[in-house]
Amino acid sequence: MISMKELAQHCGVSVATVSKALNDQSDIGESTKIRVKQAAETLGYFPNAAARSLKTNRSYNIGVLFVDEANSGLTHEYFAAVLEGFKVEAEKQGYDITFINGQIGKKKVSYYEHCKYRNVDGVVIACVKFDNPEVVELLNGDIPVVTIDHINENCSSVLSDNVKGIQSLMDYVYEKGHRKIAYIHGQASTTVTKARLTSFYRFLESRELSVPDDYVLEADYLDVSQAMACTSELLDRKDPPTCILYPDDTALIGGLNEIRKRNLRVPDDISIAGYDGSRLSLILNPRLTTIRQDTSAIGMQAAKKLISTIDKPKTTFTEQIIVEGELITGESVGNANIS
Amino acid sequence: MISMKELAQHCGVSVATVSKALNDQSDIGESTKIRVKQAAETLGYFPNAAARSLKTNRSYNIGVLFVDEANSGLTHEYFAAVLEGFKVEAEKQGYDITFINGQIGKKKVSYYEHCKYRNVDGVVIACVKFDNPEVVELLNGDIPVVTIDHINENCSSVLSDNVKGIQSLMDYVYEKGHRKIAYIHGQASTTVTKARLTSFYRFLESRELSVPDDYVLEADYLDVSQAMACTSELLDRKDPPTCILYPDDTALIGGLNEIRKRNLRVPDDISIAGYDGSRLSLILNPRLTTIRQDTSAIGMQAAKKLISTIDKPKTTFTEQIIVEGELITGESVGNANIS
DNA sequence: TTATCTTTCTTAATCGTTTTCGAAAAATGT
DNA sequence: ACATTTTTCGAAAACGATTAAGAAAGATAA
Repeated sequence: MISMKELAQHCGVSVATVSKALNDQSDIGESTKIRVKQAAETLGYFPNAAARSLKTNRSYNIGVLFVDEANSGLTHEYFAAVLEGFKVEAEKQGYDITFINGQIGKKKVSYYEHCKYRNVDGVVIACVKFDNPEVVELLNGDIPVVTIDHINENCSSVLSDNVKGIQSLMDYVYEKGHRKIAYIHGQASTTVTKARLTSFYRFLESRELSVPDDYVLEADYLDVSQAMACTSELLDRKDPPTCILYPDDTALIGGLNEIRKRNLRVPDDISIAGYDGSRLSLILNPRLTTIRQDTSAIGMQAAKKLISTIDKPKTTFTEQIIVEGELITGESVGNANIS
Repeated sequence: MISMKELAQHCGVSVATVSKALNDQSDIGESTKIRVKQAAETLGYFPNAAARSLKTNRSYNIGVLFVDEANSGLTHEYFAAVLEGFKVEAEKQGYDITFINGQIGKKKVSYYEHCKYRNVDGVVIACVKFDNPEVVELLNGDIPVVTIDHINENCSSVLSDNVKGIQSLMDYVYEKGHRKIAYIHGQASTTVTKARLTSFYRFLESRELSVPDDYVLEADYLDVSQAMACTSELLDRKDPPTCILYPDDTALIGGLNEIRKRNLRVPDDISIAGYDGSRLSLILNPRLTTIRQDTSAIGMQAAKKLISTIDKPKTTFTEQIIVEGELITGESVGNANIS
């Protein structure tokens, strides 16, 4: 509420002196420094973000962009968890977080323009359709960017280790004796799905295993009914799989429902595994076999990387940071019957 | 990127004229107005939020404060959903959203100070411990505030209709023949719990029903293991209830697990109902009986109210806006056996 | 003593807007 | 033709900070 001017008057010095004293510049005497600082403390002075941002072109504000096809926004459990991790770390380092959108007032603008308008120091982009031209504009712009779960040449990214995730899941399932493993995967266009599929096939190859082509199906992430349909399709085969992997824990529920509808038991009659390690998977009984993605670490790493490229854009190099997940063995994958 | 100055030069008018033209002030000729506006369009001009905020004390930025005891933040499904609704409406009206926290740079400040620092036009407060002195400071400050699920004298609030929610749930359960109804409720200190408990007892009274004191237990919201323990306690009674109400859908899962551990079936042997209408409740089989809280409407109403008190603080009166939920009948409540 | 260097502080410009007030030009009235 | 009103625009101050450049005072060196 009190400005530098008033603070300066109170201390009997100029505004410039106050500014420099508070910012610990070298050309201010030690005694006046503490005098000013104490006065600031007692008078409850704190700076005005707008004025500071205007003058310095630094807002200590980070933009968050999230646009998925389903427009789920913050109700997207994975994204919300990553964002929470991001938020915690960013705030610890003195940055605030603002959502980026496509408007200034009532006027439609691009994401990039919105960022410029708010003068954010950097942007974290997650889960969007990365081929969106507005997102591309932002990626190629002059604002520091970190992407999540998507690789881009011009900026750093933080990726959940989907390769290792699928691998350890397959390892586990294989160890349990399963050979007829079906994989219902999410949208093939995403970086995430590509990594998982590659890992899936690589594993099969390494064990000199092969599954019928029609064991690999596509169902949108988080879509219960599609997962249900795919499951139905798989169970109707002459030679059904003994284990089904799902795009995520939510989709798995769709499968589970279809399985129960047929009076089959999990894991006795068929084994299933999810992905994400969502809250759901942790509380349900039987515990789901899944890969817990370390969302808070992903968010934290993204914040650290973004802030370091903001702070020292020269010395910070772009890189891909891989964050490992963790196999939750659960109880939804049983021993395969030798059939 | 291009400033008003450059735009002014390009149009051959003064900066003042440009500003007034873009803001549609009355003392600018119609012809120059369109000339300026067109130039702004073609040159890709857009304003600088910091400068505008500095000059006008209006940031078109709204602060969001959320602090719960568990520090769940955005991973709190209910809050995240409400916030999403809030965000959508606020952005539609040209406002951006920034999270409020307790720091400016590396220095600890109060929430109120942080709001002043960022010059937010208003704040929405949700799910926090409202007796927190810093929250009280914010509530009593000069910044427009809307609270969610908590009544405060000085500001408007948006409340999920917990009274009607419990009532329709009880109605339904009662209709199904249940008389021995236990209620595991959340923290008794919260506005939400108080409303629900009141409604619960009022219902019993209206039907001249009474339940043993020990049918009413407390377990923290979202806490699976506490719910499990309470359920166990209830089932161990000589005269166990035929139906148990839980604080929320997640807690219900705890109960469900305990029930299944005892080889009891839902709803044949015992009926259960949750609260929230979380995603979980919608996809699980059997479908949970629950009250779906209209999170997006709650968020939307909060945004509308907050923005209208920002826009016209004089004419807008403080009020409590009640948002009704919806009974999801599901399949987890069955007909009570006449015993 | 005088010149030079340090230390410490101030003056003033600046960031990009908005807004008050005054001035010029155009329109109107007589 | 002159006075008056209306319309349209510009000059300049202001918002609250940062920072380059310069000035004053004290310290150091010759």
